Amino acid sequence: MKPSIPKGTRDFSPVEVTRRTYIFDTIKRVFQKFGYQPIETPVMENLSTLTGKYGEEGDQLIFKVLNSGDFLSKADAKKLEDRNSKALTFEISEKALRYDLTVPFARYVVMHQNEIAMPFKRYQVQPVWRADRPQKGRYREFYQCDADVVGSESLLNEAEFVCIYDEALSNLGLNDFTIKINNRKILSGIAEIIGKPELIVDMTVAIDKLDKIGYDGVVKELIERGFNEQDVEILRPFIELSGSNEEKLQVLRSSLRSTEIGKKGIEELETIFSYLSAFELKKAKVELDITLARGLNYYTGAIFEVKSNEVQMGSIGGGGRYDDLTGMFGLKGVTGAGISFGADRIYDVMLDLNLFPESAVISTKVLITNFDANAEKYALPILAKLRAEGVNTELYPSSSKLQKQMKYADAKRIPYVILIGDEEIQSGQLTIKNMISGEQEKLAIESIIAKLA
RNA sequence: GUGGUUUUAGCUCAGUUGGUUAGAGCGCCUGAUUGUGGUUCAGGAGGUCGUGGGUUCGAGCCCCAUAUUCCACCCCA
Repeated sequence: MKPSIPKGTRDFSPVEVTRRTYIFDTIKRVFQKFGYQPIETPVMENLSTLTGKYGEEGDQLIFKVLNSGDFLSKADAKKLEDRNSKALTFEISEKALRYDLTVPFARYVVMHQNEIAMPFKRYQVQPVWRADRPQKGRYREFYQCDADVVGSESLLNEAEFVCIYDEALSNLGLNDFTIKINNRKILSGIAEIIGKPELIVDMTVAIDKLDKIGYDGVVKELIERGFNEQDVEILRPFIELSGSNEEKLQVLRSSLRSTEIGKKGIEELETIFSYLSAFELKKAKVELDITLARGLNYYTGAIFEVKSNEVQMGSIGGGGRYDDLTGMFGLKGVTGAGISFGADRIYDVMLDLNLFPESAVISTKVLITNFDANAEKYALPILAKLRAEGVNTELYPSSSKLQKQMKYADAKRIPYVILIGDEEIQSGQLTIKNMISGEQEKLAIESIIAKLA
């Protein structure tokens, strides 16, 4: 049979794993610097834990795991007879692959509430799965790098998220990216002013597309979603909001002064910006964007999204505050806020921009050639010595033709080759070749160690 | 889930209105060079043309189904 892998999944070869590890490590280091601690959760959750958390569309994108054993005989005969897949799902599947890291984290917090100290700051870097149709930058298996804090209302957390994005992405070499920030309460305030608070989701979905379909497109969609011409006129200044963050806030302050929730949202944003003024950002641009509405419906306060300005790509990160995430698991009144990095998309962006350091792909530093059984025996203690000094070293495992061994070193981009033949064994002076310059010299093992370690 | 697109050697791709034995570049292997890779030269191997059906005297090319790639929606990292 011809081997293949499921749609939307990928193999990662050594170079890619090295690069991905570099991304993960860079992000993790920043999380740790801000006081976040790692946890891990199972790849599978109970299906009931996940359903209903991501909306109806989200539920469809959850990969369900078939029950073990003779699951069909235990299933409801009527539902089976009706061939009703939706109704049958819960009869034959009680586990599912995790869809994101936030809901499993909420579950974790509730289950471990007695062991964790609030505020609890955790980070988590693990794969998630979505039964989506793959495209560029969209996979069915991909990694999320999440940092969330629960049990702290302080907007300092939000400000620090901006710093985390800035530091991590700057460290990865991105030069031009924008952290967009908005507040769900402002969107609620706008919906309130229009007098259609129940249509807030339709409103946000429509204005979120401003970038893509333009103002006229947004208006068309708003009308389709139940707004009239008057509503659109009220909305217009919000959608066309421009200028600096301070200028935008000023406009919002006056137009939202009649709504309590809107005012609260502005206040929160002001606090975040005020915190941010105490920090110096490296490369990030921070932009108040009223059209930013993406993300899950459970956001209640700040909303974040990060986009690269150098490469055409979907968002490379997102997050926000959710006031009652653990409520659905029975723990009320615990507020949370978090952000996520899309490592796979960051990888694609960095590849496009050629940002991976060359050193990230070197694995072996020196190869010892294998002339014959005698030379191999002579090389073993040298091999051990180099490794003891922390030098990544390998001995070619068989006495193949030297040409083959050199080719191997070249293909693996090993920068040094040590040649040991009868001559070297007699003199104790080993030949070391620099594969980049092509130069070679004879050195005692101590000098070689000094050179490589 | 809707609409379109891609698939030919290990990789990137040619392949004419359906017509003899399906090609190129790169890579790989062997030798020139039994102690030297990356350069050069000579030679060589490698293909059920994504898969399964169908039309035809004849299919890489036409038709149907299916998988896969990428793209636009929907939604999202």
